[in-house]
Amino acid sequence: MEAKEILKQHIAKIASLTDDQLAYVFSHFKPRSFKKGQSIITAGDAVDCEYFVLSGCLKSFYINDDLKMFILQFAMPTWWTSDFNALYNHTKATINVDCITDAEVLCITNSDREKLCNELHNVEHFFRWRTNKGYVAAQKRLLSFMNNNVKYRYEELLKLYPELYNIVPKNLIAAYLGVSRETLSRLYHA
Amino acid sequence: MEAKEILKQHIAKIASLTDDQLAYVFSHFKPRSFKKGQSIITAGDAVDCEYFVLSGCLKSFYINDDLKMFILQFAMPTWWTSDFNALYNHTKATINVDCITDAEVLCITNSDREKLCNELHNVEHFFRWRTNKGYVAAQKRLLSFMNNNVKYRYEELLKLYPELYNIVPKNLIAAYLGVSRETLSRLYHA
DNA sequence: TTTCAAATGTGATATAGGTCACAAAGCTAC
DNA sequence: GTAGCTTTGTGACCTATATCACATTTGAAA
Repeated sequence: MEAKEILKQHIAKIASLTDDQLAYVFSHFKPRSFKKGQSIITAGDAVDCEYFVLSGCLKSFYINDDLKMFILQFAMPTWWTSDFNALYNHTKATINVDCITDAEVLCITNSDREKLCNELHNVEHFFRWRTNKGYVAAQKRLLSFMNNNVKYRYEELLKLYPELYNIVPKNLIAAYLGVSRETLSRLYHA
Repeated sequence: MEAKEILKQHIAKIASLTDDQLAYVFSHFKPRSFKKGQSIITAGDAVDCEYFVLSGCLKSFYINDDLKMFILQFAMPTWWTSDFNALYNHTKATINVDCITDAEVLCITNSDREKLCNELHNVEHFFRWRTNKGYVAAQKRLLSFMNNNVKYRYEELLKLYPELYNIVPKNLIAAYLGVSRETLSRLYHA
């Protein structure tokens, strides 16, 4: 499917835009392709875009002082990702985003998003909905973190996103669950 | 300060409303007073409102099968709280909200919020901003959970919200940090 | 002022998960 | 096909935190 069509169907679930409006909105997005392993956002850099995934799989992650990686989010097709904190607050990135597989995305700058939200009430409605969904998901994950053990969280993740099992290596799954790869491996093997 | 004035100043930071618009928006909120210990939302009930805190301190929390409590959020003046998952998705509450101190709040129903967002672009802008802030905060907390030990998280919490130290008992702080009250106590004592 | 419940401190013990070290598979690129 | 990464498995040991039990302190209500 074409990029414009994917974005259209994604937005149409929430906000109804005319074809003209959609064309206008779409004109603010810039398509980009990345290879597996390529970096999209690097901690320390300025962040001016967010990314809508058309194909492939990205990860957003934090690297701590001991160089340990924590994965905030896997981004599959029709998901949005960025360092939202840096993007909204105009600070340097503390989060990295890179490609687990080859990927195609649509980028939109923070200021273009704000412009569109301001010009088109519908678009603001869409973005409010999108962030709501993210907020509720983040709260759920936080609760699961406090309440459930690793095995439960692993199975919960795979039930929710079975496609990750084939695409994402286990060390990255472990970094998402917040445990060592050894512990994850031992859940089913040792 | 008067309820209307508190809400006005809170919204005005983000979206400019005329006095007429503000009066209209305010007319959809219903003031309520609660006593310390009173329950506002109980797991299992239907949820139709969200709450803007005028005074006092609330907590939103989850109780698991072993009756262990996990606190999602403390809500201080000018904070918003509810079971947002249940509210947006029209499902029964899984989260409880109750009063740590006597409290005054403004309630707005989900449908009135959606109506106002639809009628006034500005109001939709405000609520998008609010949820953005919550989303970014939730992601930060998640990261801190994965990356930092209890002591660090405790000090981070008190640095961010020093007023909690005097208002909120340590067993509730522990339930927010996701550790046992004994562990929290031992951080500085045993 | 007394009384009772809530909040806090602390010892002993158990356990989930971390860390380090090394080995074995699996992929990828030439 | 083979050299060299990346990913995965696993043993041995360590540590943070949980859990249970009980004592002490604090604070609010009568």
